[in-house]
Amino acid sequence: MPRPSMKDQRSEEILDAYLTCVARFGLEGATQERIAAEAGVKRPLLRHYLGNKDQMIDALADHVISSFDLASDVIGAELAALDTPQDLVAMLFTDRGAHDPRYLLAWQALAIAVADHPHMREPLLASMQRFLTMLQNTLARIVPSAPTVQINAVAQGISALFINADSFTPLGPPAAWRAETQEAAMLLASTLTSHTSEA
Amino acid sequence: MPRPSMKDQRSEEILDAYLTCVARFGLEGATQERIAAEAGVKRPLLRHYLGNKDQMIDALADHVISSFDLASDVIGAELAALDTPQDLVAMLFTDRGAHDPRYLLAWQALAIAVADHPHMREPLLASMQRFLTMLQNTLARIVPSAPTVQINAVAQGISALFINADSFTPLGPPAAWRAETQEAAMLLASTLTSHTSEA
DNA sequence: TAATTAATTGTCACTTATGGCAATAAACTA
DNA sequence: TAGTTTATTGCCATAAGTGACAATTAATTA
Repeated sequence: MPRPSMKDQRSEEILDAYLTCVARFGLEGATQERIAAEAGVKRPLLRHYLGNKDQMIDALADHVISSFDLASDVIGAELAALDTPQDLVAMLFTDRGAHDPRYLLAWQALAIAVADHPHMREPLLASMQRFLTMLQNTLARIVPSAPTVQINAVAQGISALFINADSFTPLGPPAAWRAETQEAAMLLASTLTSHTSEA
Repeated sequence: MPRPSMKDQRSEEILDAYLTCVARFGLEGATQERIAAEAGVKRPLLRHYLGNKDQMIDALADHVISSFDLASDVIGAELAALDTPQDLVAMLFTDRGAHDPRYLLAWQALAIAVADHPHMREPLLASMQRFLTMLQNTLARIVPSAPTVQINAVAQGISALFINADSFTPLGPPAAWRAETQEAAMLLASTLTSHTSEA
């Protein structure tokens, strides 16, 4: 008997607009006016669907973190078919059709805001750790003979390079930077195959 | 005959407080109230010394960029005495007494704001390129036999890892991450000494 | 001591951002 | 068609942020 609920759909749309604004203006720069304009709705609708400002931040954090976790799982599944660390890097850096830099930019914006929202610290750390663990497990499977410390270092390094590439996107970086970043990830991966285990 | 000018000193103090706030709250979260409180002065003094909001942003950008450039030069000079890429990494990641993560956090905050302040794009890119070039030149001097593409990749990688370490500081990251990041930089450096020039 | 210049503060107007709620419109069902 | 629930909008109160300027205080020198 009630009017059909748009809650799921509208919430998604508004969260996506919120994500866009946070990636572009930072967390405190993502005002309700901007979000509403980006989503193409009136401002009171934000409150109707996502609640007040703090609730909106929590909703965004949940969205970003769960999307990040999902991406980790999806990437992990894709990497299950690969045989060399270099293939892993190639997959991460070239198969970017599905990859959206807004998520990592928003992740960083939320990380900065942890000082004011301490409860977000653990989930944010956990989501990054999940990504790292996925890389570690994949590398450990591909190169079982490699020492754990090296596996972890390579995983951390590839992750950092992956994140760094997204961080630069608002600047419109020179194409060479991206190529060099990918090549750096390749070099890191190659240290696992050419067994040079001298610290 | 006039009262002595505090302009240089006060401007420095206020810019430092501004830097602190931008690193902590992002560019749009660094309100004049917070900056004034951080600097321990009344709000109108910000305007007196640094001008209006846009002028303050420009002043901060100049400050961050010139500090970054200076750091590049200083680090470049320190690296002039080293003989191996591993020493370079050790110097960058352990000799951090003088290194202040606020600068790179503010640099990233300014980079995000380039969408609204397009004139900052080139100076920001140039300052990062200066850092990269310094690393490239140092590596090229230490390992002259290495191919340019590999030099550039290692420089880009070490730079990304260096930046990444600072990006995580607001989160209070686990100590292992920092160690792994440094180890990843070490692995990258080591690819220049063990000559494995297979892509 | 008087003059000069800058530092510092108080205060106002204007804009932007947020919270909240009442009222209306729309879709569905009994 | 009437009733019910939700979507959607308009509106207002309050707070926060910024710009601007007048007034006051302080330090220096002639």
